[in-house]
Amino acid sequence: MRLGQAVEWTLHTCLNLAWVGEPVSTARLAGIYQLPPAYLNKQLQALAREKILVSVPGARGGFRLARDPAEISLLDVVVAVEGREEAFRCTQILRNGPGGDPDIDYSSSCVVSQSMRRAELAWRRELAGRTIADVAADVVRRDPDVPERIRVALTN
Amino acid sequence: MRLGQAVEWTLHTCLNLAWVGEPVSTARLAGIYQLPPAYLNKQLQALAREKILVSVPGARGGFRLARDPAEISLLDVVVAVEGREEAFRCTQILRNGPGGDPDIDYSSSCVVSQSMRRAELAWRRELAGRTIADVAADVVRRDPDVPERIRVALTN
DNA sequence: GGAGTAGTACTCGGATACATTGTGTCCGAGTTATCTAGG
DNA sequence: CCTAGATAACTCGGACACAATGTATCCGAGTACTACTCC
Repeated sequence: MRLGQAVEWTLHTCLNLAWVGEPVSTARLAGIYQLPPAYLNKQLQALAREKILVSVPGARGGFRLARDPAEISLLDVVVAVEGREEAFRCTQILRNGPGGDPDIDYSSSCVVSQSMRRAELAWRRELAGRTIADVAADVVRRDPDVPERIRVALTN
Repeated sequence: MRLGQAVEWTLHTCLNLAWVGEPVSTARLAGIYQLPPAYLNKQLQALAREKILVSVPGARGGFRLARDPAEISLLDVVVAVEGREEAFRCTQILRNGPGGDPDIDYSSSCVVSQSMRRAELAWRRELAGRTIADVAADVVRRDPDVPERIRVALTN
């Protein structure tokens, strides 16, 4: 099981955007960590489609958070980047097995599927229970100077 | 985030092997659900490497469980097939950011990384807390005839 | 009839191709700011 | 000096390549069983 690099990039980017009110261009956002700008842009587009970011075209445009950081969970970001489908894909192989019934929906009744689903739910719950604002608060608690540093780097 | 098909296949296969004591060939195991035998074999090799299955070469050989089903967690199987590394890969991009310190291990101190790790831990804990024996018990509870059906299909 | 032996069928195991997804880049459409010219 | 218009610079957005991983297959090495031959 693997998550794309984009998850790390977009999470940090959202965190950075939480310190700034105005739109910030992809070039600046990528410049902070020296990431490939075009590729980061591609991922931010996904966040914009999911209404997590707002994209502002034209000069002095860029991206800004679409809503309060407290209303953006880590799960929202992960789902926007990685897609909505579950990690474990039940193909209902039980249908082909002995005693398999083509009319039964094994993706809900199969015990294996249920167990995997439950685990994934625990993962989702953990991510859903933590917001960008929560993470931001932890960052400030550890180093109160971060917001100002980021603000300068993004708006100099 | 995606898990390979092999996870579903190997879990069901382990479950089936729980009803049988003697080694069963890949061909029979694959035949139950009409899976590609050679590919299933490849995955079962991975389980054998992790000491979850024992492979018996030669005629009348095959695979059997290496230990009691109660001692095989779902996590064991998933890890054997998908690998041991975590889904979220922290590349420590904070090192490149403003105020980044090359001497700090951000994979442990970065708040984003911590949050993702915690979620993954919840997922792992859920899988580790459920064994093949647990699942098998649920199956029998739902349909007591399954063990016999599988046994016949695998040893006819 | 029994034992030894050669042969055969069956098994895993790894090396080898193909398909799908993740990663990275480029150029065009659209918008805003700026500069210029006219009133 | 103020206003309107044209120009130019900057931004997102999607279409386009490349790399890595997942998926699938094939054939060889080794083992157990079987049948045959010889004593």
